[in-house]
Amino acid sequence: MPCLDAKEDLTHLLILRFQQMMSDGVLRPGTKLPSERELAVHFKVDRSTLRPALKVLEMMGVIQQKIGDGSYLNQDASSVLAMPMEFLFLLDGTSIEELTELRLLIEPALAARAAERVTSDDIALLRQSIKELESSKQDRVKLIASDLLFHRAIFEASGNRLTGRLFHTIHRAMLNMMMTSQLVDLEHTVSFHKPICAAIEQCNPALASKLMAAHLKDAARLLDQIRRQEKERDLRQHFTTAKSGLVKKGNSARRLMSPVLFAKKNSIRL
Amino acid sequence: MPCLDAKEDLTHLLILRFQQMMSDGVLRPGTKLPSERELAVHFKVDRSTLRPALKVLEMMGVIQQKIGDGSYLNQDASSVLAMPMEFLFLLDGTSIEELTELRLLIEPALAARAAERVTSDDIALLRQSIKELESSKQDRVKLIASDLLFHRAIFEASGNRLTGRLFHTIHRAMLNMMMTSQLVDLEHTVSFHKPICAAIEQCNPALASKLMAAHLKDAARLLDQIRRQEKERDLRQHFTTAKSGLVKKGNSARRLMSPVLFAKKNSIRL
DNA sequence: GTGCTTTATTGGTATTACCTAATGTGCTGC
DNA sequence: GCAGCACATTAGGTAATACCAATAAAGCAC
Repeated sequence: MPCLDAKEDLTHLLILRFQQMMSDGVLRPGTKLPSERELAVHFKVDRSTLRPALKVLEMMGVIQQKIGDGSYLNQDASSVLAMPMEFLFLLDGTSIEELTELRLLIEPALAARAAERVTSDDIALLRQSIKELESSKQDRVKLIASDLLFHRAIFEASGNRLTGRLFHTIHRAMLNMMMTSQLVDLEHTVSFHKPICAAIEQCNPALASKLMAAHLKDAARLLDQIRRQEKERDLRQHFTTAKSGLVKKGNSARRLMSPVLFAKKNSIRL
Repeated sequence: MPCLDAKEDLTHLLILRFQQMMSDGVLRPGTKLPSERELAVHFKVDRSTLRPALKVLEMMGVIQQKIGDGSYLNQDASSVLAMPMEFLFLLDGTSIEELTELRLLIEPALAARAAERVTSDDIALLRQSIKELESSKQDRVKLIASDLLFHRAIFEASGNRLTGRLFHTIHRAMLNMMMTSQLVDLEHTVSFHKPICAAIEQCNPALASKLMAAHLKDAARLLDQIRRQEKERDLRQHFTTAKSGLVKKGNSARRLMSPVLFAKKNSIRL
């Protein structure tokens, strides 16, 4: 059985068996899984060995575990890429430039497609997202959610689920990253979304594409601007507080971490 | 601390703390983590609680665990999306059409960029991939690896790591899916790769883009053809073997699964 | 100094026990 | 007969412990 991967710890094997069962149609979206205790017996492993495998599936958004109830295979893959994408950004140190470049490469094209295939349902969703955006004064969380909704509506209108998943995830991770910035400006965002929506409603692909490109470029410009300001502020702080030159992020996203943990020979140190 | 997600089981919290540590620069790519026993003490949880969290990170390609040695934070995110993407395909039932559509939307553009930015290193990689492709007679695994190498070379030449990661993963998952088909034809693949490589070397973006699009369309056509054949064959088998109408995949990818497991009231049944 | 052996360390697995939350059942009271 | 509450069952979540297997580092012999 040739395969590109090859590990051998039980966790991985169990996950492979799960995958196999899914592709064989034994497990279908929405089905309730047997209890951990039963599964452990079936797979001939201890429950404490099975649990990590199930936890991996849950954290990747493949299943959902409910205490006192059981585990269910998710209906769709809407959240499968969320966490991995965040780690991708962290590990690769993905820059806003890269993100923007990718989005510019594809979202205008998607907007154009949306303008070609759009249905009345899609239009309703688009309008709703704009309405929500307008009504979410100062509420950053709601504002960002509305922004996401707008772009997701376009993805759906474009008619390719896979592409939608991908870019929804990217968009979301991006917004999560800049959650702490003051960036997202209500009027500003609306002023871009409205014409795009209109172009799609009028089934004008060329215009939709062009406007979307402008929107993304503008967002990138704003992001870059904010970043410069933060950098500057950090620099000032660096000199005023006279602290040692420990690397610091611009915003106060630090939490949950007690500062001086870990002090070992060749392991991590701070 | 506003955040789009919100769970509260320890596993998730631990992963969040890990993420935080990474974004704070406490954990940097390549560092060796403290042992599970130490980490468990630091996080004030039992080792058996910490393990699933670490396992999630390993399965997502964030860390690498070595028995008798320790855990290391990976250098890059090259494998972070691999497993999630496979589950995405499984859960969403992603079709070859969707995949092809997405690739057609972006890979020609990437080939064009590659033609603009290509360096001598990139060209060397491209040529090597073609050489490997030619030398991998009948060895399907090597053949597929060469194919992957070719496209990855283009991604790298295009200069956007994020895009490269994304499409490498998609490409890989796609190949993994069709691993069992006889599809991949040596001469055929080479006949497409060579001119694309040439166009990139000559710094001809328009040509590179056009050829890449042709390559993808051709691959999609072949895939579709194969699929029809398999469907037909399955249909024949269905009638000759007189078995009950259990869902079956065309190829013999089934393994690891004993057929009649699980028979419970409202849980999965087969 | 080189090469082997030993040993401490690390992740992997199994066993057990107990907690909390959800479900379902049956009893009670109206 | 039906509504509503109490309880027992069952699910996943966590902890504690013991032991296995693989690795790497330390020590020893040559």
